[in-house]
Formats: sequence, structure tokens, C-alpha cells
Amino acid sequence: MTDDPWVPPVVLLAVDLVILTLRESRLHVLLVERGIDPYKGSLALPGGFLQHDGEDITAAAHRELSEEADLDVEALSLEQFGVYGEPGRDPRGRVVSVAYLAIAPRLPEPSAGTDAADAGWQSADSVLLGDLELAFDHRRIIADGVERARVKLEHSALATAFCGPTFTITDLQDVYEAVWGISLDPRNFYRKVQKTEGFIVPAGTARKAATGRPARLFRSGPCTVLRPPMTRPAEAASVKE
Amino acid sequence: MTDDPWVPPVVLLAVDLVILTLRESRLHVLLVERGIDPYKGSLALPGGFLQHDGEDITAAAHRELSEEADLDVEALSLEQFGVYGEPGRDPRGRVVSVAYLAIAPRLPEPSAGTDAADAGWQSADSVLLGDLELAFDHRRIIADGVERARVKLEHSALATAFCGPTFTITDLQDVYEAVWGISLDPRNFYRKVQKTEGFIVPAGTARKAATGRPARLFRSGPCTVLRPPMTRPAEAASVKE
DNA sequence: GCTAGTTCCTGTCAAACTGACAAAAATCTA
DNA sequence: TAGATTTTTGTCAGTTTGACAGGAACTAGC
Repeated sequence: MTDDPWVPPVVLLAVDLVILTLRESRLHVLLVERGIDPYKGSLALPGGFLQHDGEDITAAAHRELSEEADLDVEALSLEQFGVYGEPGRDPRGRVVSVAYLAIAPRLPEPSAGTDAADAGWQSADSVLLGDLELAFDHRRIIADGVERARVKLEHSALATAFCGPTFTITDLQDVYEAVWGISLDPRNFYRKVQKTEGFIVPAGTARKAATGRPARLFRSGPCTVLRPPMTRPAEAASVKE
Repeated sequence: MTDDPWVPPVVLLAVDLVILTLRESRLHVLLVERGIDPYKGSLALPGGFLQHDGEDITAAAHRELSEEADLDVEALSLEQFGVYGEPGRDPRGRVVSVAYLAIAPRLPEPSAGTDAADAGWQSADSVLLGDLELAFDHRRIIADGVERARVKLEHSALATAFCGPTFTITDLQDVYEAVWGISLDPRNFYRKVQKTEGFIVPAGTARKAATGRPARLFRSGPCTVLRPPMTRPAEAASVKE
């Protein structure tokens, strides 16, 4: 018998990334095809284990972001939003996963069929409604991540992260409509974002659109916290929960 | 040479609990005195490692809550709010800690000087301002937990969790004032909470107070999401961030 | 060039909400 | 019975919201 009475159990630590973007005015999430068991061939969130014993968790998230998603890391917001560690969620052992939320502007179409697994942006609806089978508990993680994004849109300037460096007010409205899954009155939306101080600032030239009156361009303003917040219509807020 | 190229590093998983309550109209946090190294003798959050390999993280949080804090577990809300896993935060090795926020109603004074370490409720201000030395990165964790509570007070009915089963509107206002660290107009507060549907409901008898007009009693209503939200005055919101 | 179609932007108006404050109601104390 | 204290009900002006009308700026088709 040893002198040492009890040692705490150890776990494997992973990070999973919920990366959201807008494509054709609909919310999409980045998924990759798993190359190894378990769930080989299934779609899953980008992510993976800590690389070495001394790697910081946030650093691991950034590393996976560039490794698996090949995205411009610097430009992306990256926020921890949950931990998933239920015993049995991974057949390999006790795996605890830290989930991060990232928002990406619309990027140029990835060349279809590159060497990377041909998975890519998938409609968030198809994932959340269960049309698509996902590895592990990743559907649950995506649901939580999307809900977090919905809430953040109300109180923060996160919506601008979905847009490029400059954007029109209609672009911004598309973000709100896609993430919240509702439609908003353009006139009232225009007034609201304009008078929310520090949300967006004019960006010089006003040009765009193949048809209709050209829209003014804006860029993200200095404030990250919206005062007053954007209010989500009653039905929309009660869909979840 | 083995066939196995690489194995992911393992970590020790812990939970830490930020348990908040109100005492004498001020926000307090529950701290315990560490009985073992490292930081033996220092104040720290209640918490600890997973007990065995198959223990669920949330279950561990509940276990620690009853073990270390001796609180009526059932009545408490318990919400995960962050993960702290910076390498080097614990000299024993790579420890990753999942932080939970719990809100407790004002409890009967614990008999001073029981067998449990005489630590107990400490003023949140004294912790956050650095008057009190804490083990590990626990001050940081408390700061994040308090900030989470501040935000949740705006949009959820969390404030009622600080109160007993029945309470007066003034009791509720005390919660907001203590957590937000500001003072509010009683007339406007009264009107606001009354017309926020489902927040609080009348609870029969109306009695209380040694002096002044007796206040009506209420109990927590059915809604957990406040529509419209309680709005925190501008200065208060901008203190943080 | 003119008209129709489209999109963006500026107004308007009533209803609801907010912040500041007055004053009445219900109790205890002196 | 006269404060003192605390809760509750109002009031009032300024702001915000939601719903909707209509003008402005541009493209496409004739």
C-alpha cells in the first residue's frame, strides 16, 4: 500500500469551434469531415485536443481556427461560451471540450474540392433541425453557440463582425434577420442603428448595388456595447427557451 | 519505437463555485480557508477536483456545493460561466477549472467558529478591490462571476434568487442596488417591476418592517426572461469594460 | 429621353416607456 | 396627536417604439 490515498482523475481537453457566417442571407456554420475514428466520415466542428501540456486553451482555439478553418485569425472575434464534458460523449475516454464562438465575414467561396475535406459551410437550419447528422454532441454545441450569437446581437456590436470592413445598413439588417430568423422593418432599423451611438460610423463613399438607389457605406464604430440595445421582437425571443 | 505517434496531454479537471448572497444590503461571496497546500491557509472559492472518472461536471459542482458550502442545493440556481485553464495557474500541474455561479438567499448566520474553517461570507468589494488575498486566480474568477450576475440581473429574474420565498419590492431593489453598486429611484423601480409581466406575483398577506408603511409581499413569477429588460443606468454599465 | 421598377432614405404620428419628482397612505414612536 | 419613516399611487415632459407614407437616387427597357 502506498502513502498516497487518492489521485484525482485526469481528462483529455479539447476545443471545439462554432464558426458562423452569412451566405446568401442565411446563417451557416463551418463543419469539417472527420478523417479518423470515432465518427470517421461524419461532419463535425473544427477542433481538437491540446497540442502539448503547456498550451493555453485560447491559444489552442486560435491554432485550430487557422489549422482547420484556414481563416484570417486576426480579424475574428473568438469567445468561449461553454464546456461540454458529459461522461460518455466521446468513446475514446473522458474528453472535456471547451467551446468557442467565432464570427466570420462572408469570405470568397472556397475552391470546391480542394485537398481539405470537401465539407465546409452548412446551413445552420439544416443542422439545428436535424437534417444533418453530426459527430459527438456537436449539434447541441452549435445550438448553444447560435443562441449565444442571438443574444449577443442584442447587446453588442457583434453583427458588424459578420460584415466586411465596410457595409450598408441593409447588409447589417440582413445579419439580424438571418441570425434571429425574423424580418424587420427597414425604416425603423435604419433609424435605430443610426442613433445608437458608436455602433456604426459613416465610411466615406456611398456606392453599391446593381439596381436601386445606392446605399451609404459604414464601418464598425468604437462601441462594443449597444446602448440602448437592439430589441428582438417578442415572438422571436420566445422561440428559444 | 512504438506505432503510436502522439497522445494528447491530460489535465486535471476541477470546479470552482462563486456563490453570491446579500448581507446587510451588500454583495458577499462565499470563501473557504484552504486546508492543504498549495495556498494552505489562504482564502479560496469552494471547489475541487472531479471525484472519479465518470463524474459529470455539473454533478461535481452540486456535490461541492453541498460538501463545502453546506447549502440547500435544490433551491439554488447554478450556472456555468467560464473555464480557467491557463498553464501555471496551479503549481500541482495542469489544472483546468470550470467556474459556476450560484445565488443564495440570505441565510441564517452560520454559528461563528464552528469546526469548518471560520471563513465564510466575504464582502465582494473587499475581494474585488484587492483588500483580500486569494488563492490561485480566484479573484479573477470572482470578478467574472460578479460581472455575469450584473448582466443577468438586467435580462433575467435572477434577482429573486437572492431573496427568500417571499419578498417585498424594496427587498428586490436592494438586490439590484447591491449588485449593480448604484442607487435607484424607488418609485420608478416599483412601477417597472410591477408592469414587467411574469417577473413577480403578489403573495397574499402584506406585512413587514419595524417602521413605516407595511410592504406587500411577492413571490417569484413564472417568467425567467424579462421583457422588457431592466435597464442599468449608463454610468453603472460603463464602470466595467 | 421617358417610364417603370427597385432600393434607400426621410418623415410623421400615436402609443408606450423613462426619469424626475409630488404627494397620499399606513405604520411606529415620542 | 404630531412627527418620522417607508410604501404606494400619481403626474408630467421628453424619448423611444412600431407602423406606415412618400420622396430620392439609381438601373433597365422602350
